[in-house]
Amino acid sequence: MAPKIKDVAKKAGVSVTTVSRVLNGEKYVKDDLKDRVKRAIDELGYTPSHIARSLVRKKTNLIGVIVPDVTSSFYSTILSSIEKTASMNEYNLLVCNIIEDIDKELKYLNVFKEMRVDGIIIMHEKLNDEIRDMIHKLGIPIIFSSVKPTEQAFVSVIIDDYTAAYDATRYLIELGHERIGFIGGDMRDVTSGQNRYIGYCRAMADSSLPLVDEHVRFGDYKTQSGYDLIRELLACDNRPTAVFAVSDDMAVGAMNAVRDQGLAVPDDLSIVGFDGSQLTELVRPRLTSMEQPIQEMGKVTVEVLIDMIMDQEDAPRQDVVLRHHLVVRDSCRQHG
Amino acid sequence: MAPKIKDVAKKAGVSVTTVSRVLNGEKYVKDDLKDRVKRAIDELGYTPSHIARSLVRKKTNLIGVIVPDVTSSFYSTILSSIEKTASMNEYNLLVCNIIEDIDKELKYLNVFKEMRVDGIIIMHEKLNDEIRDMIHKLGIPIIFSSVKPTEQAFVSVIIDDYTAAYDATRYLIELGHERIGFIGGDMRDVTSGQNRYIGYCRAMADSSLPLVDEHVRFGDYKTQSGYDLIRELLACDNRPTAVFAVSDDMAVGAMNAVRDQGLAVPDDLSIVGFDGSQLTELVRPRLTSMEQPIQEMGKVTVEVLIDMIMDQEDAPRQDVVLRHHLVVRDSCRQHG
DNA sequence: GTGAAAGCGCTAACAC
DNA sequence: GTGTTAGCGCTTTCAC
Repeated sequence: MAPKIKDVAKKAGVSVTTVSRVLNGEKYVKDDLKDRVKRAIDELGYTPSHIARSLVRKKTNLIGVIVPDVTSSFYSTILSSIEKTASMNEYNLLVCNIIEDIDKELKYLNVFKEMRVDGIIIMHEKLNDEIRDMIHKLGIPIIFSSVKPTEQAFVSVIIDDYTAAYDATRYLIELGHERIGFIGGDMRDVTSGQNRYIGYCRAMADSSLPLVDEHVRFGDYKTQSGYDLIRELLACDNRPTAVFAVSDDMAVGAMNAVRDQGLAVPDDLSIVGFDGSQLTELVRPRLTSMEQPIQEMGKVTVEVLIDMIMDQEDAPRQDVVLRHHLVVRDSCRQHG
Repeated sequence: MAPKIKDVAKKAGVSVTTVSRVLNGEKYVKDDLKDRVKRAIDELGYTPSHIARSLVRKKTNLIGVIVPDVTSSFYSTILSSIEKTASMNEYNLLVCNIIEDIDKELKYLNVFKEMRVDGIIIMHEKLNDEIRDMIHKLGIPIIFSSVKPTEQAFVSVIIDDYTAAYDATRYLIELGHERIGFIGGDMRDVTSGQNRYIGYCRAMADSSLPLVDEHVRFGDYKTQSGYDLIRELLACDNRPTAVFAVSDDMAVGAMNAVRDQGLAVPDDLSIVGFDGSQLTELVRPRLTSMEQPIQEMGKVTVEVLIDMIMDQEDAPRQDVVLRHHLVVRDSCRQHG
C-alpha cells in the first residue's frame, strides 16, 4: 500500500501534525525538522491523499464540465481553454460528453454531486424541467459558457449573439447582396437559436430587404445539417446570392453542398459562418466568420466560476458579455 | 451542509449500518426498514459522498487521461469514445490536455497519484526519462492508446502502423504512381513516426521504386506542417505525383497547399491520409485515408484498463492490435 | 436482521 | 514550535 502520513511521521521521528504542517507550507516548523520530514517524504515516495484531504477540507478542487460534443471544433477548443485555466489554478476537470443524451446528463449531474465537485460548467441551453430542477437543488456554483438559459438566475459567459448575427448579416448586405438566406439552429435555444435568427431578421428589415420564407431554414448546427439545408435553398427559384450560417460547421457543410452541385463559393454563393473555429482556416475558400473569442470565453468562464467558489457571501453575479468580431476571409464577394 | 448518512439514519430511526446496507443494495434488510430508509433519503435529498466512500473502499472509479491535444480531430474522437465507455462502466474521467508540455504532464501524473485514480490512459509516446520513471513508480494500471512505447512492459491498444503505412503506399503504387512522396511525423515516435515511415519505405522497395530523399519530409502531424512540407515537395524538380501523409490533418494541409499553388487534387497530386478522422468527409475532394478504428480503439482501451484494475493477480497483458483499412474517397487518381 | 464501534488518511483545534 | 486528539462521512467486522 502507498505510504501514509503516519509512515512519514514515524520515519522522520515527528508527529503527524508536523508532517501535515510542512505539507501545507506552514511556517511554525523548525528548519531541521522540516528537512527531516522532507527527506522522509522523498525516501518513502509519499504523496498525500487528495481524497482524505477533500474529506476534511470540504473542498475537492474538482470542476464538473458538461460538453455537448467534444468532437466539435468549437467545443473542443473552448474545453481546451477551460482545462488550461483550471489547471493553472489547481483545479481538475471531470468531463461529461452528453451528445444530446438527457439521461446521461442527469446521471453526471448526480455524479458531480456525489463527487462534491466545487463547481460546474455547462455549455448548452437545452435544459428540460428535470435538469433545471436538479441544478437548482444542487447548491453548487454553476456557470454557463457560450449560452444563456432563460432563467435570469444563472450566470453566463457569452457574446451578444443578437448583435453578432445582425453584424454578420449586415456585412453581406453591405457587399450588395439582397437575397440573403439564413441557415439557423434550434429555435428552442434562445442564445444560439432565437437570438441569431432575430439578429438576421432585424438586419434585413433595417435595410428594407424582404424576409423570404423559403430562404430561411433551421437545423442542428452540424455539418450535415448545413449540407442538407443549403441544397434546399439552392433548389428555390430565385435562390439567394448569399447565406448566413449560424455555425462554422454548418457553413462548411453548406460550402460542400454548393461545390457538390457544381457551383462555387463565393462566385455563385457567398457564405458567412459563425464561431471562428479552426475550420475557418482549414477549408478552401477560407471561411469568413463571425468570431467568438473562444479561448477567452473558456478562460473567463473558469475564472468567474472560481470566484463564485471562493466567495463566501455568494454575491450576486452579472453575466460576462465578450466582444465578437467578423473575420473576413475568402468565402464572400461583392454582389452585382 | 449536505445531509450525511447519520441524518438519514436518524430520520429513518435506524442505524447508519442499515442505511449503508440499503445504499449498497445488500439483502439482509427487512422490507419495511428499507422503505423507511429510502423515504428518508428522498426527503433529505441525500446523496452519498463519493469522497468518503473512496477513502474506505480504496477505489475512486476515476481514470486519468492524458491527451496530446483535445482540439485535434483524431484525439477528440477517441476521447469521446473513451468517455462513453468509461461512463457506461461507472468510471469518470480526469482529463489532462498536455500540448507538448512535459511539466504539465508531470504535474498531472502527480495529481493522478494524489487523486488515487484507479487507472491511467496515455495517448502519446514522447516519454522522457522523468515521465517514464514516474510512471514506473506509480503502481497504478496504465494503458497506452493508439501508440506503443518502446518499453515492452507497457500495454497498448494500437493498429499495426507498419503494415497500415505499407498498405497505404501500396495503394498508390497500384494506381500506377512511381514518384510517391512521404509526409511523415516525428521520427522519435516509434509507432506513428518510425513504423509508418518504414512501412512506406518497404512498400517502395518491394516494388523496386527508388526512395528519393527530396520527396520525404518530416513534420509534426499537424495541418500547418502538412501545408509547409508539401510546398517543399512541389518545389522539387521532378516532383511526386502522389503523396502519403501520416495523418489526416497533414493531408488536409497538403491539399490546401496544392490548391493554394493553383494546382488540383487529385489531378496534379494524389494524396492519401492516415487516421480516418472526421476531416476526411469534411474536405473537398474528400480524403482517401488509412482508417484506424478510432471508436473501437477508445472502447477497447477502457475495457482492457478496467480489466487490469479489477485483476488482483496482475496477470501479464498482451497488446491489442486492431485492424486498419483503407477507405477510398476522392483524393487519389490513376497515374499515367 | 440489526447495530456499535473501529478505522480509511488527513486537518485543525487545543494543549503543552 | 510541537504533539494529542477529535472528527470529516462512510464501510465493515463483529457481537447481539
